[in-house]
Amino acid sequence: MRWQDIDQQPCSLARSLAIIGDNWTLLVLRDCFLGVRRFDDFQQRLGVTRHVLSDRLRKLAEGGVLEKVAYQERPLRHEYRLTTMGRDLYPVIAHLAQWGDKYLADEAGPPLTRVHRQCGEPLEAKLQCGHCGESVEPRDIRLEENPHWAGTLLPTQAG
Amino acid sequence: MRWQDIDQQPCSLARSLAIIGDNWTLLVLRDCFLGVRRFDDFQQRLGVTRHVLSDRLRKLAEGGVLEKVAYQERPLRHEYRLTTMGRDLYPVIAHLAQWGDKYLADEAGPPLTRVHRQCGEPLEAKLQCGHCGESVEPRDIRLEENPHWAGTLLPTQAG
DNA sequence: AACAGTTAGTTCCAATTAGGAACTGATAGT
DNA sequence: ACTATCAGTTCCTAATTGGAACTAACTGTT
Repeated sequence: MRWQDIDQQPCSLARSLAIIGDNWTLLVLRDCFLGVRRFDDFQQRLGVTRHVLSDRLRKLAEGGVLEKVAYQERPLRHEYRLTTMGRDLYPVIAHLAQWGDKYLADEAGPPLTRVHRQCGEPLEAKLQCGHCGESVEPRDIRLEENPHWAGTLLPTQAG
Repeated sequence: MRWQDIDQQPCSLARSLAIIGDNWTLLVLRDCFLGVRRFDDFQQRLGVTRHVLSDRLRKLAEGGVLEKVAYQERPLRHEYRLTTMGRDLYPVIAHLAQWGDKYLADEAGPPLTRVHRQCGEPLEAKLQCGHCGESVEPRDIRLEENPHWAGTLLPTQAG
């Protein structure tokens, strides 16, 4: 199976990764959340080559994560803005950044701290169940298979 | 800049992605959370080529996300198990899967539902501040720069 | 003893993708 | 006329991927 066909899988994670799972793409989104919107700004901040950046921005726009908005005519130029769909990826980025803070920082400590405005403390990101409001660990989750794919998704002999 | 040098950046997200940001790696971890541990099981479930799988498992083990544990001698064979560091990635996977459920499912609906055992309802994953317990949106976060990299990380003219 | 089966890889080659640098096109400012 | 801005595109080489076959170290079966 080719990576570019991964969106054919009946798996929400695989389909998500078909849009945002390529190299560089999550770093593009990081910069989007920092307010970066223009091609050259992404390129200079990331150091990614221009045609890879061009490809990633196109995929993100086609996938609905970013929208291409004209910010001037003559010459026509566009910038890239997060859509609601894109902003919904914030928890993914926050948890990944926190995971790096925890396990991969050097002596000088994490480069950025995310402060929760409402409580004034550094964010300790947790996974919360929106229904009951409690924090959730992996063991707290039970998987239910959609009957349509019954028996094809979960491993048979493991748990 | 080459993608393989991305772990040199003073950015926790970039360093996280250096370990888990390659194509296929998050799908390997998805299967780890489903209880898959052996090379051939990963290979058959994912459809990834064997040498790419070999490379990804090696990087995950070197990065501390998985540990290679012998499950038999003669011939010596190993399986791959999530470490605590690896289990800490669960929120990332849960949010990515939920994002796919929300935006990328087809007519038959999401293939799997994650049920929160404690409350019995399908998980509505949210980003929670562990300090105050409230749900967090992107706008609730203020970034503070580590003085050690002052002025080099955040964009100058955006927000 | 010979043979197939299991399992975690490695090796080989063609095809795709990435990295680096230069180039294009439309326009504004000097 | 010349330089600068800015979002790309084009070109070439180098690295990575996809696919298939192969290896090594056994176990179990005829």
